[in-house]
Amino acid sequence: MSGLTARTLRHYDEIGLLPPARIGSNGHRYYEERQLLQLQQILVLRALGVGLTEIARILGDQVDELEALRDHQHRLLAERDRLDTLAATVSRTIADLERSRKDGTPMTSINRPENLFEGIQPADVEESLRDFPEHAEAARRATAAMSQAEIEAGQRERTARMVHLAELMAAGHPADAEAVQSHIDAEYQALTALRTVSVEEYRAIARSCTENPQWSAAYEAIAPGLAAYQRAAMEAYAAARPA
Amino acid sequence: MSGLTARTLRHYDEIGLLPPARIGSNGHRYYEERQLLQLQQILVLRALGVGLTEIARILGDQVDELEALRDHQHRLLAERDRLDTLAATVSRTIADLERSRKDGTPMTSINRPENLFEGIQPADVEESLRDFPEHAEAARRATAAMSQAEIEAGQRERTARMVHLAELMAAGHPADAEAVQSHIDAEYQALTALRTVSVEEYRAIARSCTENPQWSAAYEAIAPGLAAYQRAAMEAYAAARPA
DNA sequence: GCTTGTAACTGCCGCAGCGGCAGCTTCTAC
DNA sequence: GTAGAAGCTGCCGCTGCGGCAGTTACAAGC
Repeated sequence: MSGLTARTLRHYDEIGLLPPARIGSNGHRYYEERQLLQLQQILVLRALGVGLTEIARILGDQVDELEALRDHQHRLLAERDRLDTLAATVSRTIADLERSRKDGTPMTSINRPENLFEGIQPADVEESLRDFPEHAEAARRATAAMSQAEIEAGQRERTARMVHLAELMAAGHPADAEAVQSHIDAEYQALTALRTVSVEEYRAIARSCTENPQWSAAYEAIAPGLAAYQRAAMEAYAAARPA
Repeated sequence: MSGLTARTLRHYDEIGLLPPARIGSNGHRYYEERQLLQLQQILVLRALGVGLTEIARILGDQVDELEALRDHQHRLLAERDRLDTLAATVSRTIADLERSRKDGTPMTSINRPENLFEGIQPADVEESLRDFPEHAEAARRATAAMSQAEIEAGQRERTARMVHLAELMAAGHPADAEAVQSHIDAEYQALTALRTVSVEEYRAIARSCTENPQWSAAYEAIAPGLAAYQRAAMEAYAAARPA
């Protein structure tokens, strides 16, 4: 009658959502009017996308249906918004791919992850910084004082800066262009805020951009050639600043 | 480095999405730069919501990434729209519940399933019509000539008519009100189009609305009291028509 | 060389909501 | 009496891993 398969009804019995009125000595499940009515309620809630466990809560424990529905709607809207922004991101990615394909600039596409370093823990960073022990120490002390949220914010900021540099590169600016150099200067200021850096050290860091596979991979994940671009920009910066 | 757990990497190996560069004699998985780069691609696609099997197809079989992304976007938008209409439906349901709660008309809520009879096959209908053998036969012959789509359209129409009657009831019209009687008249015309019906038979059908548990359940699923309302309306119709 | 702590491994259960199958029993109809 | 339909139990499958148990391997300190 309800259009549900027997398998589904058995499932609803298994999870206790809709036990039959009685079970014959032959094991057959017999349903009566009361179950039909409850099933209709179940179907309505299910059609609204409410989960079966939630439906069981509402029908069983007499949880307030209205409140449950409002909760459910919030989840629906949140999920819809998530898909919406996701679709927008996909749309931009498609546009980027199309443009780069048409321009013949085959691979200037820029990936825009929210947080490239998501999940990379300070310990991993130290690992990557082993070529620069003093900086590793300074970085460790700095992160130790930060909350998890602050750390993540910093990671997102670094990712965003890398994306910004990729945009400058995609726009065709040479590594020693004014816009690029001011970007690098901001990075340099942030770096020296942690600890003073000699020119020699700075050049070594620049080389690491392409030579340290982990750093390089991170840059290349944003845009192909970005690691070399960052290195060139840093070297240009170092050359222009005898200090 | 990537922030993925070891468990996840093992999973990706299991499903063949990202096999390690080599597996040592000790069973350990070793990854190299190439895998890191591929992993970055995987993460980007995953962040876009592409499924793992789809990602494997794109990276493995060199399926056109652009086309795959467009497909994926269609799915995203379709899902978003589905959630959107779902949220709107939930919103209406919430409003209905709130109104009926405020008015003190405690349970005049009307369920509006798209097709209450979805999945009910003609055989089931015959079952319900066993009290009226000639009509069962007539109904069988009529449905035998119809396509599946026509049958479903008819079911949706009947559901819609029941919802309409529920609205008349909720609006407070007595069973013998003009609007209700003209609704019943339309039903009567549709019924007699199949086969002539005596007044006796018609009264018997009216009684079935509340006495046949299956019919009753269907009415009650739309709105409480609807079965009795339909019966009363039909009896009033029969009384007003001595023919 | 031995121990200890850490980390890697395999393999299984769990999640939502059933679909689908195998293999068995029961009902219904001729 | 018998055939066919329909009911039953129980297990695997899907997605994308998380979590646990039990085992082995490696790095570091004594």
